[in-house]
Parts: sequence; structure tokens; C-alpha cells
Amino acid sequence: MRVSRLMLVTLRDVPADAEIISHQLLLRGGYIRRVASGIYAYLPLMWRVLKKIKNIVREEMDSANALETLLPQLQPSEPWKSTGRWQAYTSGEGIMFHLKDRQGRELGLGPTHEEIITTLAKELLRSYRQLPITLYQIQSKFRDEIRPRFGLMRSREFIMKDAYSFHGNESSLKATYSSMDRTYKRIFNRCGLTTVAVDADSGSIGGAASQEFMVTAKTGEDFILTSSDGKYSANQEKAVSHPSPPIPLKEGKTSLIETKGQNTIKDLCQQNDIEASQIVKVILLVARLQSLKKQPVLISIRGDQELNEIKLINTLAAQIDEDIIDISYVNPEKLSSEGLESLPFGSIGPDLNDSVLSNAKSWEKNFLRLTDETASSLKSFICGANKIGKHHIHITWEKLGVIPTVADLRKAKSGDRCLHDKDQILKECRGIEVGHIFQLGRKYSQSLNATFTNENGKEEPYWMGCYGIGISRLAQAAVEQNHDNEGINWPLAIAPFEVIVVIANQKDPQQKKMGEEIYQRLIKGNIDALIDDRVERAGVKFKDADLIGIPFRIVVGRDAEAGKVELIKRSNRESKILLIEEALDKVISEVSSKRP
RNA sequence: CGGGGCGUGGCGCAGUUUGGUAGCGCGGGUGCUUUGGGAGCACUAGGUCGCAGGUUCGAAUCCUGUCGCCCCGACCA
Repeated sequence: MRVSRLMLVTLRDVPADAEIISHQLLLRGGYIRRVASGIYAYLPLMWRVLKKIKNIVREEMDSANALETLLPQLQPSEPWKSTGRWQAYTSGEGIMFHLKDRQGRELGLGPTHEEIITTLAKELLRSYRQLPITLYQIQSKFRDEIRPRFGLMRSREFIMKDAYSFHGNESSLKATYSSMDRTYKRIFNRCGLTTVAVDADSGSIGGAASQEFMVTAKTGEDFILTSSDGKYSANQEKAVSHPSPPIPLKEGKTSLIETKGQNTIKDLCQQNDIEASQIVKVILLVARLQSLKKQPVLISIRGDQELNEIKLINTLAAQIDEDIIDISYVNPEKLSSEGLESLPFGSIGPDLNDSVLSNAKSWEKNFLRLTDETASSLKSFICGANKIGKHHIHITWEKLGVIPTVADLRKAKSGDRCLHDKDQILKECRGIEVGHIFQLGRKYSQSLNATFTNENGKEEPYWMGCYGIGISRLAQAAVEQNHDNEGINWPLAIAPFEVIVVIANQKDPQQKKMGEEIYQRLIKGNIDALIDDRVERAGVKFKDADLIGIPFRIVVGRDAEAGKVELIKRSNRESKILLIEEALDKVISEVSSKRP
């Protein structure tokens, strides 16, 4: 390809609305253009990058015996209603774009494809003899994100590879799951990315085991906790750890203390000479259930710990056997709009009686109560006395008359000790999620009544897995991980071109001829070559070549008369003056050896 | 959804406080010079100042409304 014909438009200034470096470089290098918030056009250079990534993904998925397919983006609501996700994905902060057609039928733009693929499987996979099957597609997905940001990192339309597997039993699912784990590691490796696999929450997709693949980067939106021995790593949403031991409360008699105006744990500690780990903090939340009920929830947790909302949602959902649309903290304004001004907000104890909810306008009239282990294990503690401005001190669970329902609800944090080895300390870093694999189990097959006939002639729902890779996000994550002050430094395997031939002075007939010759030789040598044949000054061409990040550059310039060119490696700026033949041999052999 | 900020030529911005009919840099075009790290000079094209109302003799500027975009937050009791 010729730069003069490439529609290459690079920017010298950083566009005002790009915050992170990868987003800036992709815009400046002429890779992407924003069309609307969270909606991007992939320009020709970007499309080449995406095609390379897709090819790697295809090769690896195919060799793992997955079948490529293409499912519709526009989907009917019915299967989504069967799995109960229509409500969850379209109401409130639901992420599904949805619409009605001229007949009034409800449709959604696919944020994911479990419903569609399972419905198809149900029609096509009738016997255990056909299983297991893994299907995948590379397709645009649509999600109405609360806040799209950072270019392709969190956009509303994006390209995703999603795969779904169907099995006759759980062990077959587990085998495919670990095969996908290996496949994913090969894919990211071949793309030139450094990733870490972490234990993850399965989120609204549901299911049992799941693992995320993170590109570590300081601009990542996810928090990852890892042990220093590398044996444990998890998304903070899922991470578990040993909490620090509490500082025991000094001996004393059970009594009430005045705590007027002491509205935070910090105030309580400072004004009463106590430690946060001696307090049972009680948090009031409201969960919106799939049935649209508003369920008040009362959480007790040790004062120095933070609530992990993801763990809470999962625990609650399992307890009431109903999906939760969202959960929100309660503040005084919400209380008064609910007609519950009398609730002793700020001095709530774990024993708060359900009767305080009797005047609630829209809430259920009982609390669901959960207690974190850090709180339930305290022998003697401080907690709200359910009267404004009063707290119990030296109180016990027995004296409160509460038998806590215990669950792990706390947020693991950097500095905590690890479960697998108490001498290992958790460290926190940020990551960009580029892949996620799940063991779904039978959640979707059951709700869609998708069954096959087993060896014994009985109908049985499939065991399912699903496996995603954010193709467009991966491309930007690669830039986030591979750049310098001058621009992008693409890993060879996904660079839009492998070599760029720069003719320093296009008006010099000798340089021009030599450049064209080299370019032709590279093409014949099966190299993805680009030639900068623009009538531009050399400096402009060098700047652009660095910015767009082509891994190798051959400059035909001042040494052309001597039959020599300069070969430069983008990654480390290593430069050599070589005879044409030497340069060609070297670049062709280097490129072919590095092609994964 | 809450808070903050911004909409002026393709990009980055000034001008808005104090109303007087739009400017700078980059980019585009033409010509000459230059030619290995985003050249110089000259000429040139390109903007209903997001949109709609209002105030005024006069509005990019003041007022009201509206749309769009970006950032932060979304309750840690």
C-alpha cells in the first residue's frame, strides 16, 4: 500500500476529548474517528489491525475445534424474557438498546448472545452424540454504557468474539473451559500482549467459575489483587483474603454512650477513644429485584472494612433465589421520600426491628439481614442503639439477641494476607479486561428449556460455557501497553503493516526508483509493506511513521547513491546502514521469525 | 442520575468579564525557495460563533430554553 493512497490523516495536536494515551494516539495516527459518544469509525489502518487480531483469534479458535458462525445483532425479546434478562437489561440502568418495530414487536440490539445461541442449539442439538459443540462469532455488540469513555475501551458499539459451548455433562464443560483458558493465553501471547488471568465474578451473565484476562495498565478500569508469589490473582470484585485482626475492645460494662452528631466511623473513633475494628457498622441498602420489588437490606460489617457490593448482590440473589437488578445505598432523602424519617439513620444497630418499615411506601416491610464474618466474629463491640445519637458499647451478639446470618461481604484490599499462604500479602494494580471465560452451567438451558436426549433416552438441559474477547478493546489495550513519546509501537503480529519504506526525497529519481524496488521486493517476499511515496519532507514522513507505529522502517535517502539504506526497528530505535540486499534479507527474516 | 467543564473554519485555541459585525497557530490550495526529524516567504479558500427564542439601534459576547460532547461521582453511614 502507498501512503499517498491510504487516506492517512494524522494530527499534530492532541484532540481535546481524548484522555488516555492510547485513545490520543489512535486519534492522532488516523486509526479511529468518533462518530457519537461511545461510537467509533474504524479507519482503514485500524481495520487492518482488527483484521490481524481477528485472524489470530480465528486460527486459535478453529484449532480448538470451535465452529465459526454469525448470529443476528437484532434480536427478538421473547428468549430474553424466558431467561428473565429482558427486564434486567432494559429497565433502570439496563444496557440493552431496545426498540419496537412497526408491528409493535419488541427487539433488542444484542449486548451478548446466550439467548439466541441457546435457542438455536435447542433446535439443532438433539442428541448427546452431537455434543460437545463450541460455536463462536466475531460480531459487533451494543451496550448502552452508563458512561462510555476512553475511546474503544468502553464504547457503546464494539467488536467482540464470543463463543458458546454445549455439553452433555459437567466434566465435558470443564474440559472445554480449560482448553479455552489455554487458547486464550495463546491468543494474547500471539497478539504481543502481557496479560494476567484472574478469578472473576460472573456478573449478570451468571454461572459458576469464571476467569478474566487482564492487560495490566495504570489506566485500567478494573482493580486486580495479586499475591507476590503469583499463585493468587483475582478481580477485586471477587477477591478473598484474611482481614487484619481486630484490636480488642478494653474490658468494660455494657452501656449506652452519647454519640450525637457523630455520623461517621471516624467521628465515633475520635470522640470515644475507640478503634474502627471495634465497631459493627450497619449499612442500609435497597435492592431492586427482578420482580421489581424493592427489598430493604441491612448489612453488618466491621467498622474498618468496606462492603463489596458484588459479593453482596451474589449472596442476596442466592438467598432469595431471584436476580437483582441493582442495589443502592440509602440516604436521609430516600428515607423521607419513603416516609421513614423516624428510622434512626446514623445509629442503626443489627437488631433494628422490621416494624420500622411499617410505613414504607414502596419497600417491602421486612429487612434481609446479612453479617460479614469480620462483624459476626467480634466478641464485644460498639454498634448503633437504634436511637438517634446513642450507641451500645461492650455489647455482644447474645445481648442484642441477634443470630447473624454470616457471609463473606467484605472487600479484599491491598495489604491483606492471602488465604493460600498467610505470609503472602495482596498487592493491588489496575487492569483492562480483554477476555472473560465462564462456566455457565445450566442456567440458560434450563430457563430456555433447551435439552438433548442423553444415553438413557432422557431429556436433559445442556451444560454450557461462554467465552468472550473484546477485539476492539484489545487493539487499544495493545497501544496502551506499547507506545513511547513518538507514538504507537505495535507488536509485529497486529501491526497494520510490518515494514514501511520511506523515500526521503521523493523528487530524487534514484531514491524513488530504489524505494519502489525495495517495496516490490518486500511484497514479493510476502511482507505487509507500506511505501511512503508522498511529496513531503523527510521529517514529516519520519514523524508519521513513528506515530502510526510500523515495526520496521527502511529509509532510502542520503546513502542511496552508495546503494545503501537505513533499517530502523521501531521498538528500540536500533538503526543500521545496510546494502539493499542485506536490509531485505534481514527484514524479511526478522519479520517471518517474529510472525506468530 | 448528581456535580463540574466545554461547544468559535478539518484540529488546537483566543475573543465572552466591559455588546460595535470574528482572530491566532496547525492543517488545505497555488507559486517560488528549501529538502534526514512535523520548513520559509507570498498569495488564497474556508466560519449563519451548537440550536431556538428573547433583550438591544446593534449579540460569539447579556437573558431564557434546548441539544451535544468531555471529566468526576453515584452515596462506605
